[in-house]
Amino acid sequence: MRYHKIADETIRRLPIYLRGLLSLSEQNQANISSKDMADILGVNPWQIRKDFSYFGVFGTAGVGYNIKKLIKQIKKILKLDVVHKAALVGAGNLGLAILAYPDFGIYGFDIAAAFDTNPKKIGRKVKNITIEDVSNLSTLKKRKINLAIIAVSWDKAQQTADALVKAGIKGILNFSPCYIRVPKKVKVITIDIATDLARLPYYMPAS
Amino acid sequence: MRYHKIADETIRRLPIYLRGLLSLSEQNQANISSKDMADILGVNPWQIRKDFSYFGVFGTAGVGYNIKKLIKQIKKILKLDVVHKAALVGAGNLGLAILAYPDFGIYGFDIAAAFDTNPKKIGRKVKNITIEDVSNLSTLKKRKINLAIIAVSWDKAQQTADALVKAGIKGILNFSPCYIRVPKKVKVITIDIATDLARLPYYMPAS
DNA sequence: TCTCAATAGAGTTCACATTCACAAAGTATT
DNA sequence: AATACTTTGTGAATGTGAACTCTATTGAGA
Ligand SMILES: NC(=O)c1ccc[n+]([C@@H]2O[C@H](COP(=O)([O-])OP(=O)(O)OC[C@H]3O[C@@H](n4cnc5c(N)ncnc54)[C@H](O)[C@@H]3O)[C@@H](O)[C@H]2O)c1
Ligand SMILES: NC(=O)c1ccc[n+]([C@@H]2O[C@H](COP(=O)([O-])OP(=O)(O)OC[C@H]3O[C@@H](n4cnc5c(N)ncnc54)[C@H](O)[C@@H]3O)[C@@H](O)[C@H]2O)c1
Repeated sequence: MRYHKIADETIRRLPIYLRGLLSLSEQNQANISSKDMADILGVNPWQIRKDFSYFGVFGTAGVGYNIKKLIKQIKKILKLDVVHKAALVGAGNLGLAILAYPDFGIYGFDIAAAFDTNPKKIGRKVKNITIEDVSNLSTLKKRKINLAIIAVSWDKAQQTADALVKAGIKGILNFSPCYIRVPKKVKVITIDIATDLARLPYYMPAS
Repeated sequence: MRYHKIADETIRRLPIYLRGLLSLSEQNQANISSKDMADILGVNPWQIRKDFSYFGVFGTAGVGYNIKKLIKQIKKILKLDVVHKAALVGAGNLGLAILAYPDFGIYGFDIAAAFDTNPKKIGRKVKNITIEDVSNLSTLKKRKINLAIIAVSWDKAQQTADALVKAGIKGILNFSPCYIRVPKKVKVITIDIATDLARLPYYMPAS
């Protein structure tokens, strides 16, 4: 039996739909059909309709979906209708790139703190964020930060996760190429860039 | 009907298995059981056995799998048994982080060229790679580079992909939050960091 | 040599996801 | 008002993958 009523694969697609809808909304478009949306995002129209039907969005036959209404619904389902403060751990090459990225805000994220162990990094200020020593991780709960991004060297990933869990973090985006052990109530999503790259040659025609 | 005989989900897991096996191999371990491997990588033992059975790897009952043999087989299936030269397009925050990453080599990748449009970046040297002007993309075919990483600003992603296809690129790892249109024979894998982050709150218990 | 524990590999079942087709419901046109 | 057209929403069919079971095989130790 599934705990969440909406299929995981649908949840995976919702942020993609949301991204497209936000862009259309900026262009002051009011409605869109599943077909047009499919063209823009590179998915099937019936997949879009099926996904929406799971959570009872009602479009209008002959017209399509109201973009603003749809954005609101998807944000609500994904719990993106409130701002989420996030912490970055590991201000190395990848970590600093993430810290510099301005567009997490469209989904309602605010990277509000950054941590490292390297004394050369600690105290540096990036985009109004002062990099702190990892010993400060324990202050996260007080600061109402319950989401973290791990970008430390792989051999420190597990211990970082342990510290984050202790600090009350509920969700982790992990960039290290490691399986991270956490209590069941904590959700980890891992992005392993190298393994994704490693899938590519399999699908490439022989040169 | 599927074109490739091995399931996509299996292919997705193979690089993860490979990563674990390479690490064990360095520690001079000879054999490993599906159970122990499952513990290390955080997957099910029967999933591992089923995946291996698809391509006829034969382990030894009572002993497990021979690590060196298994590495060789997985590399062959993923076509990682030869070195793949890759090009990076977009030497910004993310691009430079990728260029600096030393561990793509374990899968047999060699980032052999980098491109940008910004005159301030062009000519800069990073890890023996001199950043070139994008007009040089046309030289990729001659240089036997058939794999590229897109890390340009999102609004330039499609035109970059078009240029890459024209230059004979067969596989693209795309970091821009965009659907990229390419001919069928070209494979695109997109890593959209923000949409992955956006899935996290849905799975987090209410704080 | 026999027995037992460990473990692979194949088969089965179940759960989930995608695709398709079409009726129902709306809009636009005449 | 009637007709033609567009687009949604969903039930059914199909496809895919995960979970689990069972049996055969192997290695090691009595
Ligand atoms: N850069 C890439 O393209 C890339 C690709 C694939 C995977 N990764 C993974 O992402 C992670 C980060 O990569 P990177 O390239 O930024 O590495 P990096 O070495 O540039 O940065 C790591 C940073 O983490 C800090 N750090 C180390 N231990 C720490 C600890 N215990 N607590 C807090 N900070 C700590 C270091 O001081 C450093 O600043 C690594 O796990 C790497 O394997 C990176
Ligand atoms: N940095 C992140 O954490 C992050 C997160 C999610 C998505 N992304 C995506 O990754 C991509 C790169 O992000 P970034 O943070 O490195 O951006 P960035 O602005 O730091 O870098 C973009 C680089 O691309 C170069 N460029 C622009 N147009 C080009 C062209 N036509 N050809 C070649 N080079 C060109 C620019 O000169 C710049 O150096 C973007 O599409 C972004 O949306 C980044």
